[in-house]
Amino acid sequence: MNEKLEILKLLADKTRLDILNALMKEDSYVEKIACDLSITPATICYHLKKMESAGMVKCSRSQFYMIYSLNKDIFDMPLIELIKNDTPLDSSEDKYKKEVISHFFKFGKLVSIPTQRKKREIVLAEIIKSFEEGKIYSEKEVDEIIHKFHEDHCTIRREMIACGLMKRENGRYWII
Amino acid sequence: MNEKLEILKLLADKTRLDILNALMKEDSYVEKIACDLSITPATICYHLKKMESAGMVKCSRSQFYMIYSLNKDIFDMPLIELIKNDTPLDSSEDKYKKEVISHFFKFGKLVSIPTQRKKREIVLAEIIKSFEEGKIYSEKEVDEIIHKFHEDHCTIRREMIACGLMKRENGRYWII
DNA sequence: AGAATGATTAGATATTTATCAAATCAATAT
DNA sequence: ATATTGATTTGATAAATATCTAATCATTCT
Repeated sequence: MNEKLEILKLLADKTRLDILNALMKEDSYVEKIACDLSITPATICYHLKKMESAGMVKCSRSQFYMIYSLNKDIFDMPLIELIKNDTPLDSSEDKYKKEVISHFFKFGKLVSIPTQRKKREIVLAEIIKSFEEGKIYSEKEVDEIIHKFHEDHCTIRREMIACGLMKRENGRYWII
Repeated sequence: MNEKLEILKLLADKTRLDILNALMKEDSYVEKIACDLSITPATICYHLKKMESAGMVKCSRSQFYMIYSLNKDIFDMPLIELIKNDTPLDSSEDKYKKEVISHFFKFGKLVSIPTQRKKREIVLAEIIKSFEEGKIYSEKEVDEIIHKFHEDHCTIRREMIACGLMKRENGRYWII
């Protein structure tokens, strides 16, 4: 398991917090902590062993006792550090776009024009890839290209201009 | 429930950490996060609502969407702050002593001399309360007092000196 | 060596809770 | 008005785990 997540899981328990607070006051040992908290030594041991293997506490023997103590370094860490994901999953934005595109395009055709602005923009951006950068188109040419995707080329052409993907002047069109 | 513990519990889950990391990049909404993480919107909503009621995230409506965002204050807190117990249970040390004393003393008599050093010291400290501060005792007087607690006054007297609770010079004894 | 005692492990149990599908709510666009 | 769609709630289920008792281990004192 993720190391940070492991620590957070171990911190999410009342008993373990009580144990850590006891150790903040002074180093201690299983039976004493058990007695203080009115909990079985077996349970205390169970928690301490878990926290030890996560590097949160350490222990050493002294006479009869296993003396446990805090590993302070870990607790000085700012909370945000424990939360931050070291290996972020790749580009959530792209993943979302792919979902939308695969939903609205079937066999290269646009099955419907999304009502929602966000999704509509994604779909329009996909269609506009069929236009060349810098080239000037007549309205008829624009409609022919759009028509490959969807019957209602008028609506789509208008939308493209509305959301700023395409410019128009005197019946001449170009993409931006 | 304790407020801090509640936050720690909420942080101890992979999915919620993923959600928080998504929100660290940018504000987002249920469906998008669900899509990014390949998890049901119902589940994302469930987590967000929990975190919202703990004050970790906040949300507001925008068009179709409920836009969720981080409540940054909470995450700037140092980890140790979340762990520290604001209402410490009263004097674990005393509680432990009481346990030991009630175990070894029955009806005012010492039933046995503890083998373990720590417990022995507690018991001896209890017996020494019967001596007056600053007063000088003969060996016979010392033994008489100790004898009220236990037959083996010799051992106990010796132990008291060994662990520094009592001093002896030329057959004269006094406590410290 | 053997007795005493604190620590740990093993096995069993009960509680918590993350997740999903389906139903319902709420806001918006046509 | 009504259809659409994102958000939330509900009910059910499966997985994780804190806790206890009893048994075993390891160390120390006599």
